[in-house]
Amino acid sequence: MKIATYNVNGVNGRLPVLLRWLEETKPDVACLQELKAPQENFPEQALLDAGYKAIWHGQKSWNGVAILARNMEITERCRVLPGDPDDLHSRYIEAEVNGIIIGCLYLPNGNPAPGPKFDYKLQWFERLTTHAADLLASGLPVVLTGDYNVMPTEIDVYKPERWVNDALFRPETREAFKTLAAQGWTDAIRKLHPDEIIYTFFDYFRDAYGRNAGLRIDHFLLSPQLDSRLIAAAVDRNVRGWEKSSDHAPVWIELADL
DNA sequence: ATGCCGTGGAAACCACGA
Repeated sequence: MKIATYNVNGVNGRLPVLLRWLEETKPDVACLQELKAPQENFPEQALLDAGYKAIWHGQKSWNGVAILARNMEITERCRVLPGDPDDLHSRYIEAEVNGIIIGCLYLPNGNPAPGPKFDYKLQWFERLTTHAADLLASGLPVVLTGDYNVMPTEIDVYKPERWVNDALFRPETREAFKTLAAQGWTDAIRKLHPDEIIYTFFDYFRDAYGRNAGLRIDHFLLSPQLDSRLIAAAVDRNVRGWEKSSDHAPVWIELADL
Protein backbone atom coordinates (compact mmCIF):
# COMPACT_ATOMS: atom_id res chain seq x y z
CA MET A 1 0.00 0.00 0.00
CA LYS A 2 1.51 3.25 -1.18
CA ILE A 3 0.57 6.39 0.77
CA ALA A 4 1.64 9.84 -0.40
CA THR A 5 1.45 13.42 0.84
CA TYR A 6 1.56 16.51 -1.38
CA ASN A 7 1.19 20.17 -0.47
CA VAL A 8 -0.29 21.27 -3.79
CA ASN A 9 -0.40 25.04 -3.12
CA GLY A 10 -3.75 25.53 -4.83
CA VAL A 11 -5.64 22.40 -5.91
CA ASN A 12 -7.31 24.05 -8.91
CA GLY A 13 -4.28 25.94 -10.16
CA ARG A 14 -2.31 22.73 -9.68
CA LEU A 15 -4.83 20.32 -11.19
CA PRO A 16 -2.87 19.36 -14.36
CA VAL A 17 0.26 18.69 -12.28
CA LEU A 18 -1.73 16.79 -9.64
CA LEU A 19 -3.43 14.57 -12.23
CA ARG A 20 -0.14 13.88 -14.01
CA TRP A 21 1.53 12.94 -10.72
CA LEU A 22 -1.35 10.62 -9.73
CA GLU A 23 -1.28 8.98 -13.17
CA GLU A 24 2.48 8.49 -13.17
CA THR A 25 3.01 7.34 -9.58
CA LYS A 26 -0.39 5.82 -8.72
CA PRO A 27 -0.42 6.15 -4.92
CA ASP A 28 -3.20 4.16 -3.24
CA VAL A 29 -3.79 7.05 -0.85
CA ALA A 30 -2.85 10.70 -1.36
CA CYS A 31 -3.06 13.36 1.35
CA LEU A 32 -3.24 16.92 0.01
CA GLN A 33 -2.65 20.23 1.76
CA GLU A 34 -3.14 23.89 0.87
CA LEU A 35 -6.13 23.31 -1.36
CA LYS A 36 -6.78 27.07 -1.32
CA ALA A 37 -10.32 26.39 -2.45
CA PRO A 38 -13.73 26.66 -0.79
CA GLN A 39 -15.56 23.42 -0.11
CA GLU A 40 -17.70 23.67 -3.25
CA ASN A 41 -14.76 24.35 -5.59
CA PHE A 42 -12.89 21.10 -5.01
CA PRO A 43 -12.24 19.25 -8.32
CA GLU A 44 -14.12 16.13 -7.21
CA GLN A 45 -15.19 14.98 -10.67
CA ALA A 46 -11.74 15.36 -12.24
CA LEU A 47 -10.29 13.20 -9.47
CA LEU A 48 -13.09 10.63 -9.80
CA ASP A 49 -12.33 10.46 -13.52
CA ALA A 50 -8.71 9.80 -12.57
CA GLY A 51 -9.83 6.92 -10.33
CA TYR A 52 -9.73 8.63 -6.94
CA LYS A 53 -12.47 9.06 -4.39
CA ALA A 54 -11.89 11.97 -2.04
CA ILE A 55 -12.92 13.56 1.21
CA TRP A 56 -11.88 17.14 1.82
CA HIS A 57 -12.28 20.14 4.06
CA GLY A 58 -11.95 23.29 2.01
CA GLN A 59 -11.66 26.94 2.96
CA LYS A 60 -11.81 30.13 0.94
CA SER A 61 -8.36 31.41 -0.09
CA TRP A 62 -6.22 29.49 2.37
CA ASN A 63 -5.48 26.14 3.95
CA GLY A 64 -7.67 23.15 3.03
CA VAL A 65 -6.85 19.43 3.27
CA ALA A 66 -8.01 16.30 1.46
CA ILE A 67 -7.57 12.53 1.48
CA LEU A 68 -7.77 10.65 -1.83
CA ALA A 69 -7.95 6.87 -2.30
CA ARG A 70 -7.83 4.63 -5.37
CA ASN A 71 -10.04 1.53 -5.39
CA MET A 72 -10.69 1.81 -1.65
CA GLU A 73 -13.35 3.27 0.58
CA ILE A 74 -12.52 6.31 2.71
CA THR A 75 -14.26 6.40 6.06
CA GLU A 76 -14.02 9.86 7.56
CA ARG A 77 -13.29 10.04 11.31
CA CYS A 78 -13.05 13.82 11.76
CA ARG A 79 -12.31 16.99 9.81
CA VAL A 80 -10.95 19.26 12.52
CA LEU A 81 -8.15 18.78 15.00
CA PRO A 82 -9.84 18.37 18.40
CA GLY A 83 -9.17 20.79 21.22
CA ASP A 84 -10.21 24.27 20.07
CA PRO A 85 -13.72 24.95 18.74
CA ASP A 86 -12.65 28.53 17.93
CA ASP A 87 -10.00 27.38 15.45
CA LEU A 88 -11.67 27.72 12.04
CA HIS A 89 -8.66 26.90 9.86
CA SER A 90 -9.04 23.80 7.66
CA ARG A 91 -5.82 22.08 8.62
CA TYR A 92 -6.68 18.52 9.60
CA ILE A 93 -8.74 15.65 8.25
CA GLU A 94 -8.66 12.04 9.38
CA ALA A 95 -10.02 8.85 7.85
CA GLU A 96 -9.73 5.10 7.92
CA VAL A 97 -8.62 3.52 4.66
CA ASN A 98 -7.92 -0.19 4.26
CA GLY A 99 -7.63 -0.69 8.03
CA ILE A 100 -5.20 2.18 8.57
CA ILE A 101 -5.97 5.49 10.27
CA ILE A 102 -4.71 8.34 8.09
CA GLY A 103 -4.31 11.80 9.63
CA CYS A 104 -3.67 14.48 6.99
CA LEU A 105 -2.36 17.71 8.47
CA TYR A 106 -1.22 21.20 7.52
CA LEU A 107 0.56 22.59 10.54
CA PRO A 108 0.66 26.41 10.73
CA ASN A 109 3.71 28.17 9.33
CA GLY A 110 4.08 30.40 12.40
CA ASN A 111 6.04 33.31 10.96
CA PRO A 112 6.81 35.93 11.99
CA ALA A 113 8.23 34.63 15.25
CA PRO A 114 7.80 35.56 17.97
CA GLY A 115 4.22 36.78 17.69
CA PRO A 116 0.60 35.63 17.60
CA LYS A 117 1.12 33.44 14.54
CA PHE A 118 3.96 31.62 16.25
CA ASP A 119 1.84 31.21 19.39
CA TYR A 120 -0.90 29.69 17.22
CA LYS A 121 1.60 27.30 15.69
CA LEU A 122 2.81 26.06 19.07
CA GLN A 123 -0.77 25.74 20.37
CA TRP A 124 -1.75 23.78 17.27
CA PHE A 125 1.30 21.57 17.82
CA GLU A 126 0.18 20.88 21.40
CA ARG A 127 -3.30 19.94 20.22
CA LEU A 128 -1.79 17.64 17.61
CA THR A 129 0.40 16.02 20.27
CA THR A 130 -2.60 15.46 22.53
CA HIS A 131 -4.60 13.93 19.68
CA ALA A 132 -1.63 11.82 18.61
CA ALA A 133 -1.40 10.36 22.11
CA ASP A 134 -5.05 9.35 21.90
CA LEU A 135 -4.42 7.71 18.54
CA LEU A 136 -1.46 5.75 19.94
CA ALA A 137 -3.55 4.67 22.92
CA SER A 138 -6.16 3.26 20.54
CA GLY A 139 -3.67 0.60 19.46
CA LEU A 140 -4.69 1.06 15.83
CA PRO A 141 -2.19 1.42 12.97
CA VAL A 142 -1.86 5.16 12.30
CA VAL A 143 -0.12 7.33 9.72
CA LEU A 144 0.17 11.04 10.58
CA THR A 145 1.34 12.80 7.46
CA GLY A 146 1.41 16.18 5.82
CA ASP A 147 3.12 19.54 5.88
CA TYR A 148 4.47 19.88 9.43
CA ASN A 149 6.30 23.15 8.68
CA VAL A 150 9.21 21.88 10.78
CA MET A 151 12.76 20.95 9.86
CA PRO A 152 13.41 18.42 12.64
CA THR A 153 17.23 18.56 12.56
CA GLU A 154 20.10 20.46 10.95
CA ILE A 155 20.46 18.02 8.08
CA ASP A 156 16.91 18.86 7.05
CA VAL A 157 17.80 22.40 5.96
CA TYR A 158 20.35 23.57 3.39
CA LYS A 159 21.71 26.44 5.52
CA PRO A 160 20.71 25.80 9.13
CA GLU A 161 22.42 28.95 10.44
CA ARG A 162 20.06 31.10 8.36
CA TRP A 163 16.96 29.50 9.81
CA VAL A 164 17.58 29.50 13.56
CA ASN A 165 15.14 32.34 14.20
CA ASP A 166 12.55 31.17 11.70
CA ALA A 167 9.29 29.66 12.94
CA LEU A 168 10.07 26.46 11.03
CA PHE A 169 13.35 25.86 12.81
CA ARG A 170 13.30 27.69 16.12
CA PRO A 171 14.22 25.58 19.17
CA GLU A 172 10.59 25.60 20.41
CA THR A 173 9.40 24.20 17.08
CA ARG A 174 12.03 21.48 16.88
CA GLU A 175 11.36 20.61 20.50
CA ALA A 176 7.64 20.28 19.80
CA PHE A 177 8.33 17.86 16.95
CA LYS A 178 10.73 15.91 19.15
CA THR A 179 8.15 15.67 21.93
CA LEU A 180 5.54 14.40 19.48
CA ALA A 181 7.86 11.80 17.93
CA ALA A 182 9.00 10.65 21.38
CA GLN A 183 5.51 9.35 22.10
CA GLY A 184 6.50 6.43 19.91
CA TRP A 185 6.20 7.66 16.35
CA THR A 186 8.64 6.72 13.60
CA ASP A 187 9.83 9.31 11.07
CA ALA A 188 9.57 7.05 8.02
CA ILE A 189 12.06 8.90 5.80
CA ARG A 190 14.70 9.01 8.53
CA LYS A 191 14.21 5.38 9.51
CA LEU A 192 15.13 4.26 6.01
CA HIS A 193 17.51 7.11 5.10
CA PRO A 194 19.13 8.21 8.38
CA ASP A 195 21.96 10.33 6.94
CA GLU A 196 20.81 11.31 3.46
CA ILE A 197 20.15 14.92 2.44
CA ILE A 198 16.46 14.83 1.55
CA TYR A 199 14.29 17.89 0.92
CA THR A 200 10.56 18.21 0.27
CA PHE A 201 10.29 21.97 -0.32
CA PHE A 202 12.12 24.35 -2.63
CA ASP A 203 11.32 28.04 -2.76
CA TYR A 204 10.07 29.43 -6.07
CA PHE A 205 12.71 32.11 -6.34
CA ARG A 206 16.45 32.16 -6.84
CA ASP A 207 16.33 28.74 -8.46
CA ALA A 208 16.13 27.00 -5.08
CA TYR A 209 15.29 23.70 -6.78
CA GLY A 210 18.18 23.92 -9.22
CA ARG A 211 20.58 24.75 -6.37
CA ASN A 212 19.08 22.05 -4.14
CA ALA A 213 18.49 24.78 -1.54
CA GLY A 214 15.63 22.98 0.14
CA LEU A 215 13.92 22.06 3.38
CA ARG A 216 12.51 18.78 4.67
CA ILE A 217 9.18 19.80 6.18
CA ASP A 218 6.69 17.21 4.87
CA HIS A 219 6.79 14.11 7.04
CA PHE A 220 5.36 10.67 7.71
CA LEU A 221 4.99 9.62 11.33
CA LEU A 222 4.07 5.96 11.79
CA SER A 223 2.60 4.29 14.85
CA PRO A 224 4.53 1.26 16.19
CA GLN A 225 2.12 -1.20 14.55
CA LEU A 226 3.39 -0.03 11.14
CA ASP A 227 7.15 -0.10 11.84
CA SER A 228 7.66 -3.62 10.58
CA ARG A 229 5.52 -2.96 7.51
CA LEU A 230 7.59 -0.03 6.19
CA ILE A 231 9.19 -1.10 2.90
CA ALA A 232 10.15 2.18 1.24
CA ALA A 233 9.99 5.96 1.74
CA ALA A 234 11.03 8.64 -0.73
CA VAL A 235 10.41 12.05 -2.30
CA ASP A 236 9.18 12.49 -5.87
CA ARG A 237 11.76 15.22 -6.25
CA ASN A 238 11.47 15.44 -10.03
CA VAL A 239 7.85 16.62 -9.75
CA ARG A 240 9.17 19.87 -8.28
CA GLY A 241 10.90 20.47 -11.62
CA TRP A 242 7.71 20.23 -13.66
CA GLU A 243 6.12 23.25 -15.31
CA LYS A 244 3.67 25.02 -12.95
CA SER A 245 4.81 22.88 -10.00
CA SER A 246 3.96 23.46 -6.35
CA ASP A 247 6.87 24.65 -4.22
CA HIS A 248 6.58 21.32 -2.36
CA ALA A 249 7.46 17.92 -3.79
CA PRO A 250 5.33 14.84 -3.05
CA VAL A 251 6.55 12.37 -0.42
CA TRP A 252 5.47 8.73 -0.16
CA ILE A 253 5.83 5.51 1.77
CA GLU A 254 5.17 1.90 0.85
CA LEU A 255 3.68 -0.42 3.49
CA ALA A 256 3.69 -4.20 3.25
CA ASP A 257 0.26 -5.80 3.02
CA LEU A 258 -0.83 -7.83 6.00
C1' DA B 1 18.92 37.87 5.22
C1' DT B 2 15.41 38.51 1.80
C1' DG B 3 8.83 37.46 -0.70
C1' DC B 4 12.93 38.40 -5.97
C1' DC B 5 7.54 33.81 -7.06
C1' DG B 6 3.06 31.97 -7.01
C1' DT B 7 -1.91 31.48 -5.66
C1' DG B 8 -6.41 33.18 -4.70
C1' DG B 9 -9.69 36.89 -4.14
C1' DA B 10 -10.86 41.19 -4.69
C1' DA B 11 -10.17 44.86 -7.29
C1' DA B 12 -6.30 46.45 -11.10
C1' DC B 13 -3.47 45.63 -5.31
C1' DC B 14 -3.21 42.76 -1.23
C1' DA B 15 -2.69 38.69 2.11
C1' DC B 16 -0.23 34.81 2.68
C1' DG B 17 3.22 31.36 2.25
C1' DA B 18 8.34 29.27 4.31
